[in-house]
Amino acid sequence: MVMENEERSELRALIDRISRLNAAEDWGGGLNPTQRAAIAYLSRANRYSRMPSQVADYLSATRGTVSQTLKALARKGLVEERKSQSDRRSVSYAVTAPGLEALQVSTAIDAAVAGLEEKAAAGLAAALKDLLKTALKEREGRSFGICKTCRHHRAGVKGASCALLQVDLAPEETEEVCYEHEAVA
Amino acid sequence: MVMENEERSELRALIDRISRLNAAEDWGGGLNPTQRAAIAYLSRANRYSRMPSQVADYLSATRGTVSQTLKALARKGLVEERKSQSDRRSVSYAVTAPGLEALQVSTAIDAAVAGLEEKAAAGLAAALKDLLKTALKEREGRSFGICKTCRHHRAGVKGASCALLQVDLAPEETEEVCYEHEAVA
DNA sequence: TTGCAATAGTTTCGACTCGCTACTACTTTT
DNA sequence: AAAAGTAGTAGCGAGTCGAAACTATTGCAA
Repeated sequence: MVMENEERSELRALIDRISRLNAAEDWGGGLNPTQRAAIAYLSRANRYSRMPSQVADYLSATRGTVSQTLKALARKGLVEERKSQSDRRSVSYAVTAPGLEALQVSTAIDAAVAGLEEKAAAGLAAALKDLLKTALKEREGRSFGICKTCRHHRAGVKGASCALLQVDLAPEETEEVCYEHEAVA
Repeated sequence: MVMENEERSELRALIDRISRLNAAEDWGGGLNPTQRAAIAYLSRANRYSRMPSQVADYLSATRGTVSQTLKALARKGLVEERKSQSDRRSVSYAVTAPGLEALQVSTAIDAAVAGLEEKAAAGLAAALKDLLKTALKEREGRSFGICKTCRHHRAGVKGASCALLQVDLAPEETEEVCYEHEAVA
């Protein structure tokens, strides 16, 4: 264990406070932070990554909790339930048009992010990504990266494909977030 | 409004996810994230900054919510209520020994922070501080800085004092967080 | 092929957060 | 001394949260 110092304890407090601020934002339309985070994830995830247990992994919550959250969102018409053909236990959720609409609300943090210098934003993103990666490793959580940056991604002349799921991918799909994502070795 | 780009939307997602992760940590002792954040704040705040409404400001929550949270913590014996002499409406909360104990629990994010390079930690802290400042300005929130970095702080031969509250300060008090903090012009 | 373990999702429970509104008890202003 | 402002609290309804129990389905192995 590395020695605690002033810099680090302040960093810890900053993370806490930004988390609080983020959670306290007014997301509009009666949405709460969890619901907003769930919709945001679904809107970025590819079609293999929109099941309740995957949302649960992403949000670091239990399946039970996420089940309720998604049902609440479905009641409000912001997401839509889709039963799987191949596995009859399995369900997927897709964001509806009103759901995407709700995602457009801009908060104080959005404004602050938008106000950053290009370079500062990139640096901060890199640092946070690194921090998140380490923390997730600690918890044995998944990284949920972008498809085309994954070690299972294959780019060919006839289009891209995934070597793990053994499926072809549309160009736009390679930009989406995937549950199975693994960084290149 | 600055044009949305890939870098920024990813940064936004990272902030969301780290917030989620932070909120999902196991804080031990039946503590939840809000309760832990409240104790953490109280343990860092000076004696003029431990009233419910100030905690509410810091946590970006309403007085009602914080009132309940502090009462829940008092029931568990982690904080202690102290009525003010001068203003009989006013109450302050102090962290107890068991409360400080509960603060020692280390989470995955703590571990990740501890694992950062000295320089990376400092850089990240600076970037987050800047982001937080901008976001708070947007919300008209307070910055809650360290006493001795405040424009009302006065250092003299007979010890430090606060020009705003018109009180003398013990050396250790100048290291604490203050509600009235304002950055030097 | 049956037989059971693993998996996907849901339900219920109790404790709690959260904003809101209404309220009490003080203090300050006029 | 009345009115306006401030500090804190109670109660409400919706929702989160983890834990545990439960259903339905799938997959594997004897």
